[in-house]
Amino acid sequence: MRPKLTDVAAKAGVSATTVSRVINNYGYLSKTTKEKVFRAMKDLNYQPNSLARSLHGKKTQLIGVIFPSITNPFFAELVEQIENKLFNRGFKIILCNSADNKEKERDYLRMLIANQVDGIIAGAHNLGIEEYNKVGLPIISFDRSLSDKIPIVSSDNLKGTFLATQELYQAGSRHIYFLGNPHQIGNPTDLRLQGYQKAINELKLTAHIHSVNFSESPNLKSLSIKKLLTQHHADGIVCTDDLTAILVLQAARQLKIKIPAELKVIGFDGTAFIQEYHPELSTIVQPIHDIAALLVNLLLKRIEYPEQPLEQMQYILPIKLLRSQSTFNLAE
Amino acid sequence: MRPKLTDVAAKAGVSATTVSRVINNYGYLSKTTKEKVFRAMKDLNYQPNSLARSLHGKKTQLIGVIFPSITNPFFAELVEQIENKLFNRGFKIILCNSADNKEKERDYLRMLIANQVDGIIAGAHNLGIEEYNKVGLPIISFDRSLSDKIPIVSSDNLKGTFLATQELYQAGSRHIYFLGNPHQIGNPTDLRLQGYQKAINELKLTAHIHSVNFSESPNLKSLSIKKLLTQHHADGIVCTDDLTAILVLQAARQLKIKIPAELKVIGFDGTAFIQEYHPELSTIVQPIHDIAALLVNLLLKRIEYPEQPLEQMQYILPIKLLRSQSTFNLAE
DNA sequence: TAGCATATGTCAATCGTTTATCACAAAAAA
DNA sequence: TTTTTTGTGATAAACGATTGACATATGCTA
Repeated sequence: MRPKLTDVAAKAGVSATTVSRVINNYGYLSKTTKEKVFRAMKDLNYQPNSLARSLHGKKTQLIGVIFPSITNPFFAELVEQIENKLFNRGFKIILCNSADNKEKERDYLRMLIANQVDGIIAGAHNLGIEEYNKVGLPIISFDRSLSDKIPIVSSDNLKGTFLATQELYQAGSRHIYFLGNPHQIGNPTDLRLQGYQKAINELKLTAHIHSVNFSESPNLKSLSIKKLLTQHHADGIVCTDDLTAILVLQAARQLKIKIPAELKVIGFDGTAFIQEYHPELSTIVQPIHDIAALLVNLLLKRIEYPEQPLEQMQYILPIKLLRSQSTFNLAE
Repeated sequence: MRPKLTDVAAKAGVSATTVSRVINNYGYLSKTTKEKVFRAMKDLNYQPNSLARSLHGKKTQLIGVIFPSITNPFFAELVEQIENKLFNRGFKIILCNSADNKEKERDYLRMLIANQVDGIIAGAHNLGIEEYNKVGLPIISFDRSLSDKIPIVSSDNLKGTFLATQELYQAGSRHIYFLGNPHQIGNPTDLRLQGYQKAINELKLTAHIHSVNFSESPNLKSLSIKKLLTQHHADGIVCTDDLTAILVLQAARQLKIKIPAELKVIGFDGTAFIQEYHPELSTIVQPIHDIAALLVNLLLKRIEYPEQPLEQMQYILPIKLLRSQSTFNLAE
């Protein structure tokens, strides 16, 4: 059996109260008793039972982190950053992959409440507003509007695709397509589409919107992309995310379409992974570190000072254009 | 304040004991009271406080999952599978990224114990055996030997690189290099190196081992790879992992080295990600689903029947060769 | 009608820790 | 010397749920 507080007390030859005082560092304590207690704790390899502590009202130091999947490099990097920053502040995360599954998300929400997590960072939303309002815990959302009471952090999606579209134009494209998943209100994809449309309007071009279902297998996506490349005469493609852009580059290579001469492609996300393993891709870089830092800071502020309202309900972080060979030919 | 058991009891007009009986489903219960209680629970949006339950001796249904990073697609997919399978069995995971950091891993281990997790799945090891032995919890390890008391699940690393090397040979390579990180005992990389050496010996070739430090930035890795490609006359490269292989393909493209005609490359891991976004790469596929299933099954068995010893301490799962254009030219 | 299964309630102990209160010393400051 | 500060202990009540012991009441059956 794991040692408990009273075992430490016995070993150190002091009272349980004193041990607790040492652990929580309050009241008057002499150096010698402190040392005795620490020694006993170390000798017994004692860890205070955090269940018991939390039950008494202390925080659990647990944060629920809900994202659709960590298989997508963007989410993987974001979650990793969040984990890191929370760890440095003494928190652990319960990872919840919602897998775009309503039931699973609901179950996880229930479990998180049952486990008395101190707060939630959510980057998925399949549930209705009411369910999130009922939670009664500090929540910060990434890129999704869950309810009007939950602050949202996101990148400047609108400006992102706006810049992306402009970039293609400046590089010479005139038949610029938008490649994303089907329309979905409240989803960031929506803003990305709007950014594209805004740029297209300003440039006085015509919009071409091509939908690929995100949940489809990459094979099917590739098929759809090849159809686009062969049946339409696009010379520029704005993709909602880098992975889709990679598929476009792949398809172009197979179809012997020259990049960027005949077709310019730009992605969205700009993860470290893409920058390292696909440096040829131009993309809109989301500030993953800043996003993670802001999510964590806001959440912890909410946890520490629940009364104090946040200054804003929406935080839009700046994006950056990363120009590379898929839109810009070094040789030219 | 969150409603508690007594609130439910009051609302349902029954005693606290009865509510507990309903929740834990024991003793005699009439249909009507059950319904009354369920209704009250739903009305109040009640969730039993799992801290209190666990404190009483129930399991926490929490599993610690320790991996170096989820930024690597292989770990991301493995963790996602583990999460999935555990979720289906009613468990949640605390995600611990050790970041190859001794202190962090130690801290996490402490925290996991303090949080009374029911068990641990570990795919990282920076700590000494004693520290893992002291944990006193069911642990299953992926691909690392933590202590002689902790069962290990891994792929057949030896056979993997053995097959990989043979594949290159059969495809025509005679100057086959091994590209991996520096020697590290107990690490799976070690077995992968051995598999290569075994094949090289059997084929009566000479071994060429090229080390790239894993922790190095991809840029530096690329530099080192380009040096290898220009200063040595390799016509085949066995890489310890797919990401390294991708860098090799990238470097080859830049150096105008024709793949597979002049250089054949094979990777290791074979994640869904690589298969989808780099289908040109030949690789050794680890059975991620099976690994996850086995890790979870073994762990849960340990948790449910702590007395019953496991039949084996080491489980080696079969790998598969996935042949693609980086070793095999369709046109030929 | 005794005996039993069914259905519910009361009461209290327990899990491991926190924390407030009271008590008592010894040491330091007035 | 008196007062205050410092250091420690004993005791008990929480935190929220579980569970065993025991009481009680109904209906059913042998």
